[in-house]
Amino acid sequence: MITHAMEDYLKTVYLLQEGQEKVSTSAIAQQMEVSAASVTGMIRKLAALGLLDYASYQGVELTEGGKKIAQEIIRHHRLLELYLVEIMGFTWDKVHDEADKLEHVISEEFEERMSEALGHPTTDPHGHAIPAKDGAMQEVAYATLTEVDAGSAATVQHVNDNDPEMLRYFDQLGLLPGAVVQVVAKEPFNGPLRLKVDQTEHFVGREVADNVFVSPQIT
Amino acid sequence: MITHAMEDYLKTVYLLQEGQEKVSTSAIAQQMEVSAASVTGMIRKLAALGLLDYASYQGVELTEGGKKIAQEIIRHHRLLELYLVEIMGFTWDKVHDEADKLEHVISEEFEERMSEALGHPTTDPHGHAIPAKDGAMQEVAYATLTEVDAGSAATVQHVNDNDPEMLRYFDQLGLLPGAVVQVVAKEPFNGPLRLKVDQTEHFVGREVADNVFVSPQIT
DNA sequence: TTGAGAATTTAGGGATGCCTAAATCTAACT
DNA sequence: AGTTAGATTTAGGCATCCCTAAATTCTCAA
Repeated sequence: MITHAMEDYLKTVYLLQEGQEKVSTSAIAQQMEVSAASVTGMIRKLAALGLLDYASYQGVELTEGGKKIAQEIIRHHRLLELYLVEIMGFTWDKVHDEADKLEHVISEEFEERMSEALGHPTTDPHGHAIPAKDGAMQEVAYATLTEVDAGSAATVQHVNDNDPEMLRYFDQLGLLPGAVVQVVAKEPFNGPLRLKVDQTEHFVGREVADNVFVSPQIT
Repeated sequence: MITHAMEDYLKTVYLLQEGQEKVSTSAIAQQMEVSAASVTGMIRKLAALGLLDYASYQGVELTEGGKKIAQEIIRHHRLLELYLVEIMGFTWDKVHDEADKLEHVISEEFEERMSEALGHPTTDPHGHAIPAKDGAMQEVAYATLTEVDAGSAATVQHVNDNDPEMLRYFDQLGLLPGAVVQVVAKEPFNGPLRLKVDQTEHFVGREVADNVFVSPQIT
């Protein structure tokens, strides 16, 4: 029996795994805001179910079975976010928490009807790819806005959706997926970035810029 | 902290309470398909929280606080059922189970947006009253179809929604809320009822008729 | 290579929500 | 009033999922 907590762990491991192969206990603990001891306990359970491979002190890696469940949950989550925004009229800062609760509970039919109502979309409101029903998802590892050189322009691909406060701030700044940003200057000592979005200049801190993922603007 | 299980108990007690003042442990156990011992345990917890009044062996009765929570959950459930049918295109036999899971999880905003999308409805797809936001709900105790005299006509007010199979059967028969039924004859020894719905005659068993609630047809 | 510090695991415990079996209480009938 | 059947409660147990504290293992630098 797969519990909601297990689904949450699988989802977290899947998302942390992008880029690396192995994910550490502590990385999971930090991401989920749970003690490392709790993670160890759950990992052993998931390993026993064949959903991930795990060797003590070596980190974990999802099996195909574990990946499939994770993708399913992520598909639920992202479809929900988009449905809440597009069909139900939620603002994008509120949909993450709502989707976190609903993602474990909706049926396959609910998922399918959402997808249909949305025209089988491939991206959620924050710019994240929505896995297809078979799990296919090409998530590219984009650079953060912090990493862009001063003087360059970039296109926002996606933003982190965990913090509603920050999402409202992104909204104010116009830092939405698809927007073009000019990095005018970067102040030293982790100082603010001077950005130009839609002809308007803004100064934003690094913590904010770290949560904006961009691709280089083709000039 | 109110858990999902507590919400389920409060809902069940509320629905069983209609008509009577006190609800017995065993009635709750039977309705929820749980052992009576489990019910006792939960009841004591709910009583400690002031959500219901309870004296050993005497049955329970919701307090105002308990009623409020129950109404909230029932409102969620019935709005969800209607939303799933009207907006998402579910068939009415599938919405009960889906709503049972979602009702504990949706936010107040989700509830409000559903209500708005549906034009603030007062009845769900099975004919049950949807409590208003303040809890006001006038649920009338209708007679079952079994109780209608042979030769009389009646209007279907609501049907039980627990059994998807039976709902599909109601659909076939045309026994939908609002439909007019003529009870042509009632076979003795708990035999079938001979009904006329939409000019078509049907023979249905008592078990089915017990799950259809009607008001006398004004002739 | 060895020891300090970090990461991880083990051990023990708490809350929730369910179960069965045994004990107890209520109510109805003679 | 006594007996008894049925309803209810108590007691003990199990699984889940989290915690803290202590023990262990790993890694890396001196």
